[in-house]
Amino acid sequence: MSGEKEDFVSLVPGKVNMYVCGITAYDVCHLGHARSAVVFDIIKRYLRYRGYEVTHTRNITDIDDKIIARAAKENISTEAVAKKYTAEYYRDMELLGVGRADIEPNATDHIKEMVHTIEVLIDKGYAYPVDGDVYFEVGKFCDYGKLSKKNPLDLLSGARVDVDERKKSPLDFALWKSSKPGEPSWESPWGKGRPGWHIECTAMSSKYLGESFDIHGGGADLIFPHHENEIAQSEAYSGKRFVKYWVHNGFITVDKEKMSKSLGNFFTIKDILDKYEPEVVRYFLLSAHYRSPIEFSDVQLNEAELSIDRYYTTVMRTNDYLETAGDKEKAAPSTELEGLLASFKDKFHNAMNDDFNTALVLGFIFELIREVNKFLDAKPSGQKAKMLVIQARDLLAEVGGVLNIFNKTPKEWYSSLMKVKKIDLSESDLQERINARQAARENKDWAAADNIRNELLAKGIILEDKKDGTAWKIKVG
RNA sequence: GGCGACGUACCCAAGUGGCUAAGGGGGAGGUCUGCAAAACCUUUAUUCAGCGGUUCGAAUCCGCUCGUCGCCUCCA
Repeated sequence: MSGEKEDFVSLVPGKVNMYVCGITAYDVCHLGHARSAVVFDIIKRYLRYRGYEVTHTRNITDIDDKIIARAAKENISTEAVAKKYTAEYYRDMELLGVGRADIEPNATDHIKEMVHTIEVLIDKGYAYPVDGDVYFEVGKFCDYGKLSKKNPLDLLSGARVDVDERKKSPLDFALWKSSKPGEPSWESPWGKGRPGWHIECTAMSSKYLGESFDIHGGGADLIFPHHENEIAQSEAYSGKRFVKYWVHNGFITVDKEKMSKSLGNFFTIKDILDKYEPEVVRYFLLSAHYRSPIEFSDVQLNEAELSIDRYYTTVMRTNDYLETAGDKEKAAPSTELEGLLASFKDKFHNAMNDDFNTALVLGFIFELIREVNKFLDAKPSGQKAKMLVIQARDLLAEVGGVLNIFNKTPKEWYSSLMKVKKIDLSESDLQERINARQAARENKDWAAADNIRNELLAKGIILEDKKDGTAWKIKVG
Protein backbone atom coordinates (compact mmCIF):
# COMPACT_ATOMS: atom_id res chain seq x y z
CA MET A 1 0.00 0.00 0.00
CA SER A 2 2.91 2.32 0.72
CA GLY A 3 4.36 1.52 -2.69
CA GLU A 4 7.51 0.42 -0.92
CA LYS A 5 8.84 -2.82 0.41
CA GLU A 6 7.75 -3.44 3.99
CA ASP A 7 8.65 -6.06 6.55
CA PHE A 8 6.21 -8.91 6.40
CA VAL A 9 4.29 -9.60 9.58
CA SER A 10 1.20 -11.73 9.15
CA LEU A 11 -2.02 -10.78 10.93
CA VAL A 12 -2.04 -14.09 12.78
CA PRO A 13 1.42 -15.39 13.65
CA GLY A 14 2.38 -18.37 11.54
CA LYS A 15 -0.62 -18.05 9.28
CA VAL A 16 -1.00 -16.30 5.94
CA ASN A 17 -4.24 -15.66 4.13
CA MET A 18 -3.70 -14.87 0.48
CA TYR A 19 -6.22 -13.97 -2.18
CA VAL A 20 -5.18 -13.77 -5.80
CA CYS A 21 -7.35 -12.66 -8.68
CA GLY A 22 -7.63 -15.53 -11.08
CA ILE A 23 -9.04 -15.42 -14.55
CA THR A 24 -12.22 -14.59 -16.31
CA ALA A 25 -12.97 -17.84 -18.08
CA TYR A 26 -13.85 -16.68 -21.58
CA ASP A 27 -10.81 -17.67 -23.65
CA VAL A 28 -7.55 -19.60 -23.51
CA CYS A 29 -4.82 -18.08 -21.38
CA HIS A 30 -1.75 -16.31 -22.63
CA LEU A 31 1.68 -15.97 -21.09
CA GLY A 32 0.61 -12.99 -18.98
CA HIS A 33 -1.84 -15.17 -17.09
CA ALA A 34 0.93 -17.68 -16.62
CA ARG A 35 3.21 -15.12 -15.07
CA SER A 36 0.69 -14.11 -12.44
CA ALA A 37 -0.07 -17.71 -11.61
CA VAL A 38 3.60 -18.70 -11.38
CA VAL A 39 4.55 -15.69 -9.27
CA PHE A 40 1.92 -16.37 -6.64
CA ASP A 41 2.55 -20.08 -6.78
CA ILE A 42 6.12 -19.39 -5.76
CA ILE A 43 5.14 -16.94 -3.05
CA LYS A 44 2.87 -19.60 -1.62
CA ARG A 45 5.49 -22.33 -1.87
CA TYR A 46 8.13 -20.18 -0.24
CA LEU A 47 5.88 -19.09 2.64
CA ARG A 48 4.97 -22.72 3.27
CA TYR A 49 8.60 -23.75 3.06
CA ARG A 50 9.37 -21.17 5.75
CA GLY A 51 6.72 -22.69 7.97
CA TYR A 52 3.67 -20.52 7.40
CA GLU A 53 0.30 -22.12 7.17
CA VAL A 54 -0.97 -20.57 3.95
CA THR A 55 -4.54 -20.43 2.79
CA HIS A 56 -4.51 -19.52 -0.87
CA THR A 57 -7.72 -18.46 -2.51
CA ARG A 58 -7.95 -17.89 -6.23
CA ASN A 59 -11.23 -17.01 -7.81
CA ILE A 60 -12.64 -17.80 -11.21
CA THR A 61 -14.94 -15.21 -12.74
CA ASP A 62 -17.54 -17.28 -14.53
CA ILE A 63 -20.07 -14.62 -15.43
CA ASP A 64 -19.38 -11.30 -17.13
CA ASP A 65 -19.87 -9.44 -20.41
CA LYS A 66 -17.06 -11.22 -22.22
CA ILE A 67 -18.36 -14.63 -21.25
CA ILE A 68 -21.84 -13.70 -22.39
CA ALA A 69 -20.43 -12.49 -25.70
CA ARG A 70 -18.42 -15.67 -26.13
CA ALA A 71 -21.41 -17.85 -25.32
CA ALA A 72 -23.45 -16.04 -27.95
CA LYS A 73 -20.69 -16.45 -30.50
CA GLU A 74 -20.25 -20.16 -29.84
CA ASN A 75 -23.97 -20.63 -29.37
CA ILE A 76 -23.56 -22.37 -26.03
CA SER A 77 -24.41 -21.43 -22.46
CA THR A 78 -22.27 -19.14 -20.36
CA GLU A 79 -21.79 -22.06 -17.97
CA ALA A 80 -20.38 -24.15 -20.80
CA VAL A 81 -17.99 -21.35 -21.81
CA ALA A 82 -16.76 -20.88 -18.26
CA LYS A 83 -16.39 -24.60 -17.70
CA LYS A 84 -14.46 -25.09 -20.91
CA TYR A 85 -11.95 -22.31 -20.33
CA THR A 86 -11.57 -23.09 -16.65
CA ALA A 87 -10.56 -26.60 -17.65
CA GLU A 88 -8.08 -25.20 -20.20
CA TYR A 89 -6.68 -22.94 -17.52
CA TYR A 90 -6.09 -25.79 -15.12
CA ARG A 91 -4.42 -27.86 -17.79
CA ASP A 92 -2.04 -25.02 -18.69
CA MET A 93 -1.26 -24.37 -15.05
CA GLU A 94 -0.56 -27.99 -14.29
CA LEU A 95 1.95 -28.15 -17.12
CA LEU A 96 3.67 -25.05 -15.78
CA GLY A 97 3.95 -26.59 -12.32
CA VAL A 98 1.45 -24.22 -10.74
CA GLY A 99 -0.30 -25.89 -7.85
CA ARG A 100 -4.02 -25.63 -7.25
CA ALA A 101 -5.23 -23.05 -4.77
CA ASP A 102 -6.79 -24.25 -1.54
CA ILE A 103 -10.04 -22.48 -2.31
CA GLU A 104 -11.12 -21.78 -5.88
CA PRO A 105 -14.49 -20.10 -5.72
CA ASN A 106 -16.67 -19.33 -8.72
CA ALA A 107 -18.57 -16.06 -8.81
CA THR A 108 -21.88 -17.71 -9.65
CA ASP A 109 -21.73 -19.90 -6.55
CA HIS A 110 -21.67 -16.77 -4.38
CA ILE A 111 -24.50 -14.63 -5.67
CA LYS A 112 -26.21 -14.77 -2.29
CA GLU A 113 -23.11 -13.43 -0.52
CA MET A 114 -22.70 -10.66 -3.08
CA VAL A 115 -26.33 -9.59 -2.79
CA HIS A 116 -25.91 -9.44 0.95
CA THR A 117 -22.75 -7.33 0.65
CA ILE A 118 -24.52 -4.93 -1.68
CA GLU A 119 -27.50 -4.63 0.65
CA VAL A 120 -25.22 -3.68 3.51
CA LEU A 121 -23.44 -1.11 1.33
CA ILE A 122 -26.81 0.44 0.45
CA ASP A 123 -27.86 0.42 4.12
CA LYS A 124 -24.64 2.15 5.06
CA GLY A 125 -25.19 4.79 2.39
CA TYR A 126 -22.26 3.83 0.19
CA ALA A 127 -24.35 2.53 -2.67
CA TYR A 128 -27.53 3.42 -4.49
CA PRO A 129 -29.89 1.55 -6.80
CA VAL A 130 -31.00 2.99 -10.13
CA ASP A 131 -33.41 1.18 -12.48
CA GLY A 132 -32.34 -2.28 -11.38
CA ASP A 133 -28.63 -1.45 -11.28
CA VAL A 134 -26.73 -0.71 -8.10
CA TYR A 135 -23.74 1.62 -8.02
CA PHE A 136 -21.06 2.24 -5.47
CA GLU A 137 -20.80 5.94 -4.68
CA VAL A 138 -17.09 6.62 -4.83
CA GLY A 139 -17.47 10.11 -3.38
CA LYS A 140 -18.62 8.59 -0.07
CA PHE A 141 -15.40 6.69 0.41
CA CYS A 142 -12.79 9.25 1.34
CA ASP A 143 -9.76 6.98 0.88
CA TYR A 144 -10.57 6.29 -2.75
CA GLY A 145 -7.38 6.18 -4.80
CA LYS A 146 -5.03 5.24 -1.98
CA LEU A 147 -3.72 2.10 -3.65
CA SER A 148 -3.26 3.41 -7.18
CA LYS A 149 -2.22 6.82 -5.84
CA LYS A 150 -4.84 8.50 -7.93
CA ASN A 151 -6.73 11.58 -7.00
CA PRO A 152 -10.48 11.30 -7.70
CA LEU A 153 -10.46 14.85 -9.06
CA ASP A 154 -7.72 13.96 -11.57
CA LEU A 155 -9.69 10.90 -12.54
CA LEU A 156 -12.74 13.01 -13.21
CA SER A 157 -10.94 15.45 -15.43
CA GLY A 158 -9.10 12.75 -17.35
CA ALA A 159 -12.04 10.42 -17.62
CA ARG A 160 -12.28 8.66 -20.94
CA VAL A 161 -15.39 6.79 -19.96
CA ASP A 162 -18.71 7.56 -21.52
CA VAL A 163 -20.72 9.32 -18.89
CA ASP A 164 -23.75 7.41 -17.72
CA GLU A 165 -26.32 10.02 -16.72
CA ARG A 166 -27.89 7.77 -14.13
CA LYS A 167 -24.69 7.60 -12.09
CA LYS A 168 -24.08 10.31 -9.53
CA SER A 169 -20.47 10.49 -10.60
CA PRO A 170 -18.60 9.01 -13.56
CA LEU A 171 -16.33 7.26 -11.07
CA ASP A 172 -19.17 5.30 -9.50
CA PHE A 173 -19.01 1.67 -10.51
CA ALA A 174 -21.58 -1.09 -10.80
CA LEU A 175 -22.14 -3.52 -7.98
CA TRP A 176 -25.14 -5.08 -9.66
CA LYS A 177 -26.20 -4.94 -13.29
CA SER A 178 -29.75 -5.53 -14.43
CA SER A 179 -29.92 -8.16 -17.11
CA LYS A 180 -31.18 -7.77 -20.63
CA PRO A 181 -33.67 -10.32 -21.95
CA GLY A 182 -32.01 -13.61 -22.72
CA GLU A 183 -28.99 -12.99 -20.54
CA PRO A 184 -28.25 -15.18 -17.55
CA SER A 185 -29.65 -13.63 -14.42
CA TRP A 186 -30.24 -14.09 -10.73
CA GLU A 187 -32.99 -12.78 -8.50
CA SER A 188 -32.18 -9.82 -6.31
CA PRO A 189 -33.96 -7.09 -4.34
CA TRP A 190 -33.36 -4.84 -7.38
CA GLY A 191 -34.73 -7.24 -9.94
CA LYS A 192 -33.13 -9.83 -12.16
CA GLY A 193 -29.50 -9.20 -12.84
CA ARG A 194 -25.94 -10.23 -12.30
CA PRO A 195 -23.08 -9.01 -10.15
CA GLY A 196 -20.57 -6.40 -11.21
CA TRP A 197 -17.02 -7.60 -11.54
CA HIS A 198 -15.44 -6.15 -8.43
CA ILE A 199 -17.98 -7.29 -5.88
CA GLU A 200 -17.17 -10.99 -6.20
CA CYS A 201 -13.70 -10.51 -4.78
CA THR A 202 -15.04 -8.59 -1.79
CA ALA A 203 -17.77 -11.10 -1.03
CA MET A 204 -15.64 -14.21 -1.58
CA SER A 205 -12.47 -13.02 0.11
CA SER A 206 -14.36 -12.02 3.24
CA LYS A 207 -16.22 -15.32 3.25
CA TYR A 208 -13.10 -17.47 3.01
CA LEU A 209 -10.32 -15.32 4.47
CA GLY A 210 -12.11 -12.81 6.67
CA GLU A 211 -12.72 -9.09 6.34
CA SER A 212 -9.01 -8.39 6.80
CA PHE A 213 -6.34 -10.62 5.36
CA ASP A 214 -2.63 -10.62 4.62
CA ILE A 215 -1.85 -10.68 0.92
CA HIS A 216 -3.88 -9.75 -2.09
CA GLY A 217 -2.32 -10.28 -5.48
CA GLY A 218 -2.85 -9.99 -9.17
CA GLY A 219 -1.44 -8.41 -12.27
CA ALA A 220 -0.41 -4.77 -12.13
CA ASP A 221 -3.23 -3.92 -14.51
CA LEU A 222 -5.71 -4.80 -11.79
CA ILE A 223 -4.51 -2.04 -9.47
CA PHE A 224 -6.90 0.39 -11.04
CA PRO A 225 -9.79 0.21 -11.06
CA HIS A 226 -10.33 -3.37 -9.87
CA HIS A 227 -8.36 -3.42 -6.65
CA GLU A 228 -9.09 0.19 -5.85
CA ASN A 229 -12.77 -0.63 -6.11
CA GLU A 230 -12.37 -3.74 -4.01
CA ILE A 231 -10.81 -1.66 -1.27
CA ALA A 232 -13.63 0.87 -1.42
CA GLN A 233 -16.35 -1.78 -1.24
CA SER A 234 -14.67 -3.92 1.34
CA GLU A 235 -13.62 -1.19 3.73
CA ALA A 236 -16.95 0.60 3.36
CA TYR A 237 -18.64 -2.70 4.17
CA SER A 238 -16.55 -3.79 7.12
CA GLY A 239 -15.06 -0.58 8.43
CA LYS A 240 -11.75 -2.46 8.68
CA ARG A 241 -8.58 -2.44 6.71
CA PHE A 242 -9.15 -4.82 3.81
CA VAL A 243 -5.66 -6.04 2.90
CA LYS A 244 -2.32 -5.68 4.63
CA TYR A 245 0.04 -6.30 1.69
CA TRP A 246 -0.73 -5.77 -1.96
CA VAL A 247 1.44 -7.71 -4.40
CA HIS A 248 1.26 -7.00 -8.12
CA ASN A 249 3.26 -8.70 -10.81
CA GLY A 250 4.62 -6.82 -13.83
CA PHE A 251 3.66 -7.44 -17.40
CA ILE A 252 5.04 -9.63 -20.11
CA THR A 253 5.99 -7.41 -23.02
CA VAL A 254 6.39 -8.02 -26.72
CA ASP A 255 8.56 -5.44 -28.44
CA LYS A 256 8.39 -3.52 -25.16
CA GLU A 257 4.62 -3.35 -25.26
CA LYS A 258 2.35 -5.05 -22.80
CA MET A 259 1.14 -8.42 -23.99
CA SER A 260 -2.62 -8.21 -23.98
CA LYS A 261 -5.73 -9.49 -25.62
CA SER A 262 -6.78 -6.10 -26.85
CA LEU A 263 -3.46 -5.31 -28.51
CA GLY A 264 -3.51 -8.75 -30.06
CA ASN A 265 0.20 -9.26 -29.40
CA PHE A 266 -0.28 -12.25 -27.15
CA PHE A 267 1.07 -15.78 -27.25
CA THR A 268 -1.08 -18.46 -25.71
CA ILE A 269 0.44 -20.80 -23.18
CA LYS A 270 -0.55 -23.68 -25.37
CA ASP A 271 1.34 -22.33 -28.37
CA ILE A 272 4.44 -21.60 -26.33
CA LEU A 273 4.43 -25.06 -24.79
CA ASP A 274 4.34 -26.49 -28.26
CA LYS A 275 7.82 -25.05 -28.81
CA TYR A 276 9.32 -25.02 -25.34
CA GLU A 277 9.57 -27.39 -22.43
CA PRO A 278 7.26 -26.18 -19.62
CA GLU A 279 10.17 -25.87 -17.22
CA VAL A 280 11.82 -23.47 -19.68
CA VAL A 281 8.80 -21.22 -19.53
CA ARG A 282 8.69 -21.34 -15.76
CA TYR A 283 12.42 -20.60 -15.52
CA PHE A 284 12.00 -17.71 -17.94
CA LEU A 285 9.31 -16.22 -15.72
CA LEU A 286 11.58 -16.49 -12.67
CA SER A 287 14.61 -14.99 -14.36
CA ALA A 288 13.50 -11.43 -13.74
CA HIS A 289 12.03 -9.91 -10.60
CA TYR A 290 8.26 -10.39 -10.44
CA ARG A 291 7.55 -6.65 -10.46
CA SER A 292 9.69 -5.88 -13.51
CA PRO A 293 8.38 -6.08 -17.01
CA ILE A 294 9.80 -9.09 -18.80
CA GLU A 295 10.28 -9.17 -22.53
CA PHE A 296 9.02 -12.26 -24.28
CA SER A 297 11.20 -13.47 -27.13
CA ASP A 298 12.66 -16.65 -28.54
CA VAL A 299 16.12 -15.41 -27.58
CA GLN A 300 15.04 -15.22 -23.94
CA LEU A 301 13.38 -18.60 -23.97
CA ASN A 302 16.42 -20.15 -25.58
CA GLU A 303 18.65 -18.67 -22.92
CA ALA A 304 16.39 -20.13 -20.27
CA GLU A 305 16.71 -23.50 -21.99
CA LEU A 306 20.50 -23.20 -21.99
CA SER A 307 20.53 -22.34 -18.30
CA ILE A 308 18.38 -25.30 -17.36
CA ASP A 309 20.52 -27.54 -19.50
CA ARG A 310 23.59 -26.35 -17.64
CA TYR A 311 21.87 -27.38 -14.44
CA TYR A 312 20.96 -30.86 -15.65
CA THR A 313 24.37 -31.39 -17.20
CA THR A 314 25.87 -30.82 -13.78
CA VAL A 315 23.34 -33.11 -12.13
CA MET A 316 24.37 -35.77 -14.61
CA ARG A 317 27.99 -35.24 -13.66
CA THR A 318 27.29 -35.46 -9.94
CA ASN A 319 25.26 -38.63 -10.41
CA ASP A 320 28.05 -40.20 -12.48
CA TYR A 321 30.53 -39.15 -9.86
CA LEU A 322 28.59 -40.60 -6.95
CA GLU A 323 28.20 -43.89 -8.80
CA THR A 324 31.80 -44.24 -9.84
CA ALA A 325 33.97 -42.40 -7.33
CA GLY A 326 36.37 -44.60 -5.42
CA ASP A 327 36.66 -44.84 -1.66
CA LYS A 328 40.32 -43.95 -1.53
CA GLU A 329 40.60 -40.61 0.23
CA LYS A 330 41.87 -38.12 -2.29
CA ALA A 331 41.38 -34.54 -1.30
CA ALA A 332 40.65 -31.77 -3.74
CA PRO A 333 40.64 -28.05 -3.14
CA SER A 334 37.23 -27.54 -1.60
CA THR A 335 37.35 -24.42 0.53
CA GLU A 336 35.29 -22.38 -1.92
CA LEU A 337 32.74 -25.14 -2.32
CA GLU A 338 32.51 -25.68 1.42
CA GLY A 339 32.12 -21.97 2.02
CA LEU A 340 29.35 -21.73 -0.50
CA LEU A 341 27.60 -24.80 0.86
CA ALA A 342 27.68 -23.29 4.33
CA SER A 343 26.21 -19.97 3.27
CA PHE A 344 23.91 -21.14 0.51
CA LYS A 345 20.71 -21.55 2.47
CA ASP A 346 21.08 -18.15 4.10
CA LYS A 347 21.67 -16.55 0.74
CA PHE A 348 18.59 -18.27 -0.62
CA HIS A 349 16.46 -17.18 2.30
CA ASN A 350 17.74 -13.62 2.23
CA ALA A 351 17.05 -13.28 -1.45
CA MET A 352 13.54 -14.66 -1.14
CA ASN A 353 12.85 -12.65 2.00
CA ASP A 354 13.71 -9.55 0.03
CA ASP A 355 10.50 -9.41 -1.95
CA PHE A 356 10.93 -12.83 -3.54
CA ASN A 357 14.04 -12.12 -5.57
CA THR A 358 14.02 -15.27 -7.66
CA ALA A 359 16.46 -13.87 -10.20
CA LEU A 360 19.06 -13.48 -7.47
CA VAL A 361 18.39 -17.03 -6.29
CA LEU A 362 19.03 -18.33 -9.79
CA GLY A 363 22.35 -16.49 -9.73
CA PHE A 364 23.30 -18.25 -6.50
CA ILE A 365 22.34 -21.59 -7.98
CA PHE A 366 24.75 -21.10 -10.85
CA GLU A 367 27.51 -19.99 -8.53
CA LEU A 368 27.11 -23.27 -6.70
CA ILE A 369 26.96 -25.17 -9.97
CA ARG A 370 30.28 -23.70 -10.98
CA GLU A 371 31.90 -24.62 -7.70
CA VAL A 372 30.58 -28.16 -7.90
CA ASN A 373 31.92 -28.54 -11.42
CA LYS A 374 35.25 -27.16 -10.40
CA PHE A 375 35.41 -29.57 -7.51
CA LEU A 376 34.54 -32.52 -9.73
CA ASP A 377 37.16 -31.46 -12.27
CA ALA A 378 39.78 -32.00 -9.58
CA LYS A 379 38.73 -35.68 -9.52
CA PRO A 380 38.51 -36.15 -5.78
CA SER A 381 37.55 -39.43 -4.16
CA GLY A 382 36.65 -40.79 -0.75
CA GLN A 383 33.89 -40.22 1.77
CA LYS A 384 34.46 -36.55 2.43
CA ALA A 385 34.34 -35.62 -1.23
CA LYS A 386 31.18 -37.65 -1.73
CA MET A 387 29.57 -35.97 1.25
CA LEU A 388 30.25 -32.55 -0.20
CA VAL A 389 28.77 -33.50 -3.54
CA ILE A 390 25.72 -35.00 -1.89
CA GLN A 391 25.29 -31.90 0.21
CA ALA A 392 25.42 -29.70 -2.90
CA ARG A 393 22.98 -31.91 -4.73
CA ASP A 394 20.54 -31.86 -1.83
CA LEU A 395 20.73 -28.10 -1.43
CA LEU A 396 20.06 -27.56 -5.11
CA ALA A 397 17.15 -29.96 -4.89
CA GLU A 398 15.76 -28.11 -1.89
CA VAL A 399 15.82 -24.75 -3.62
CA GLY A 400 14.54 -26.26 -6.84
CA GLY A 401 11.72 -27.80 -4.82
CA VAL A 402 10.60 -24.40 -3.57
CA LEU A 403 10.80 -22.79 -7.01
CA ASN A 404 9.36 -25.97 -8.50
CA ILE A 405 12.02 -26.18 -11.18
CA PHE A 406 15.01 -28.50 -11.56
CA ASN A 407 13.00 -31.42 -10.24
CA LYS A 408 13.43 -33.83 -13.11
CA THR A 409 16.14 -36.37 -13.63
CA PRO A 410 18.51 -35.45 -16.47
CA LYS A 411 17.06 -38.34 -18.43
CA GLU A 412 13.54 -36.99 -18.01
CA TRP A 413 14.76 -33.56 -19.09
CA TYR A 414 16.27 -34.89 -22.30
CA SER A 415 13.34 -37.15 -23.06
CA SER A 416 11.03 -34.21 -22.63
CA LEU A 417 13.21 -32.05 -24.87
CA MET A 418 13.21 -34.78 -27.47
CA LYS A 419 9.42 -34.60 -27.60
CA VAL A 420 9.17 -30.83 -27.59
CA LYS A 421 11.82 -30.51 -30.30
CA LYS A 422 10.08 -33.25 -32.25
CA ILE A 423 13.21 -35.29 -32.78
CA ASP A 424 12.30 -38.25 -34.89
CA LEU A 425 14.42 -40.98 -33.39
CA SER A 426 13.53 -43.50 -30.73
CA GLU A 427 15.77 -43.83 -27.72
CA SER A 428 16.52 -47.45 -28.63
CA ASP A 429 17.54 -46.48 -32.18
CA LEU A 430 19.67 -43.77 -30.69
CA GLN A 431 21.36 -46.25 -28.40
CA GLU A 432 21.99 -48.50 -31.40
CA ARG A 433 23.79 -45.65 -33.21
CA ILE A 434 25.84 -44.93 -30.11
CA ASN A 435 26.86 -48.57 -29.87
CA ALA A 436 27.85 -48.63 -33.55
CA ARG A 437 29.95 -45.53 -33.00
CA GLN A 438 31.54 -47.07 -29.94
CA ALA A 439 32.60 -50.08 -32.00
CA ALA A 440 34.16 -47.76 -34.58
CA ARG A 441 35.97 -45.87 -31.85
CA GLU A 442 37.40 -49.08 -30.43
CA ASN A 443 38.79 -49.81 -33.90
CA LYS A 444 40.14 -46.28 -33.98
CA ASP A 445 38.01 -45.70 -37.06
CA TRP A 446 37.63 -42.05 -36.25
CA ALA A 447 36.05 -41.16 -39.58
CA ALA A 448 33.18 -43.60 -39.08
CA ALA A 449 32.73 -42.51 -35.48
CA ASP A 450 32.64 -38.86 -36.44
CA ASN A 451 30.15 -39.59 -39.20
CA ILE A 452 27.71 -41.07 -36.72
CA ARG A 453 28.24 -38.18 -34.36
CA ASN A 454 27.58 -35.65 -37.11
CA GLU A 455 24.57 -37.55 -38.32
CA LEU A 456 23.06 -37.39 -34.82
CA LEU A 457 24.05 -33.76 -34.41
CA ALA A 458 22.08 -32.96 -37.53
CA LYS A 459 19.04 -34.37 -35.74
CA GLY A 460 19.78 -32.21 -32.71
CA ILE A 461 21.50 -34.80 -30.55
CA ILE A 462 24.86 -34.20 -28.94
CA LEU A 463 27.13 -37.02 -27.83
CA GLU A 464 29.51 -36.74 -24.95
CA ASP A 465 32.28 -39.30 -24.65
CA LYS A 466 33.25 -40.20 -21.13
CA LYS A 467 35.53 -42.72 -19.53
CA ASP A 468 32.85 -45.33 -19.12
CA GLY A 469 30.69 -44.72 -22.17
CA THR A 470 28.94 -42.15 -24.26
CA ALA A 471 26.06 -40.01 -23.02
CA TRP A 472 23.54 -38.25 -25.23
CA LYS A 473 21.96 -34.88 -24.81
CA ILE A 474 19.61 -32.76 -26.81
CA LYS A 475 21.10 -29.68 -28.38
CA VAL A 476 19.58 -26.64 -26.73
CA GLY A 477 19.51 -22.92 -27.27
C1' G B 1 -3.57 16.23 -19.96
C1' G B 2 -3.15 13.63 -14.76
C1' C B 3 -0.56 9.77 -12.05
C1' G B 4 3.29 6.06 -11.79
C1' A B 5 7.47 2.97 -13.12
C1' C B 6 11.90 2.09 -15.53
C1' G B 7 16.88 3.30 -18.24
C1' U B 8 23.31 -1.37 -15.36
C1' A B 9 28.46 -4.64 -20.56
C1' C B 10 27.30 -7.10 -27.25
C1' C B 11 22.19 -9.43 -25.24
C1' C B 12 19.27 -10.87 -20.73
C1' A B 13 19.70 -9.60 -15.63
C1' A B 14 20.70 -8.88 -9.86
C1' G B 15 22.34 -5.01 -7.06
C1' U B 16 18.62 0.99 -4.14
C1' G B 17 24.51 4.63 0.49
C1' G B 18 30.60 1.97 1.69
C1' C B 19 34.33 -4.85 0.74
C1' U B 20 36.80 -6.59 -6.42
C1' A B 21 29.11 -3.79 -9.85
C1' A B 22 26.03 -11.27 -8.81
C1' G B 23 24.54 -14.82 -12.40
C1' G B 24 23.25 -16.61 -17.50
C1' G B 25 24.01 -16.13 -22.86
C1' G B 26 27.50 -14.45 -26.63
C1' G B 27 32.80 -13.15 -28.19
C1' A B 28 38.35 -13.95 -27.67
C1' G B 29 42.39 -16.98 -25.71
C1' G B 30 43.79 -21.42 -22.89
C1' U B 31 43.48 -26.49 -20.06
C1' C B 32 41.24 -31.28 -20.99
C1' U B 33 39.96 -34.66 -25.34
C1' G B 34 41.63 -39.32 -30.95
C1' C B 35 38.85 -35.02 -32.54
C1' A B 36 34.65 -33.10 -30.22
C1' A B 37 31.12 -32.06 -26.42
C1' A B 38 30.82 -30.86 -21.43
C1' A B 39 33.56 -28.71 -17.56
C1' C B 40 37.18 -25.38 -15.70
C1' C B 41 40.63 -21.00 -16.11
C1' U B 42 41.76 -16.03 -18.18
C1' U B 43 39.50 -12.10 -20.66
C1' U B 44 35.10 -8.93 -22.32
C1' A B 45 31.38 -2.24 -17.49
C1' U B 46 37.52 2.43 -13.50
C1' U B 47 31.54 2.30 -14.61
C1' C B 48 25.66 2.18 -13.92
C1' A B 49 20.93 7.35 -19.91
C1' G B 50 22.90 12.72 -19.45
C1' C B 51 23.84 17.01 -16.38
C1' G B 52 23.93 19.19 -11.61
C1' G B 53 23.34 18.68 -6.09
C1' U B 54 23.45 16.25 -0.96
C1' U B 55 27.38 13.21 1.49
C1' C B 56 33.78 11.59 4.09
C1' G B 57 31.55 8.22 0.37
C1' A B 58 26.07 7.29 -4.70
C1' A B 59 24.45 2.90 -9.89
C1' U B 60 21.84 3.44 -5.12
C1' C B 61 19.24 9.79 -2.10
C1' C B 62 17.43 14.84 -4.33
C1' G B 63 16.56 18.11 -8.77
C1' C B 64 16.43 18.87 -13.94
C1' U B 65 16.90 16.96 -19.06
C1' C B 66 16.46 13.02 -22.60
C1' G B 67 14.38 8.18 -23.72
C1' U B 68 11.06 3.95 -22.99
C1' C B 69 6.85 1.79 -20.89
C1' G B 70 2.39 1.39 -17.91
C1' C B 71 -2.38 3.06 -15.58
C1' C B 72 -6.38 6.66 -16.14
C1' U B 73 -11.73 1.71 -20.60
C1' C B 74 -11.93 -4.66 -20.32
C1' C B 75 -7.14 -6.56 -18.93
C1' A B 76 -2.68 -11.17 -15.35
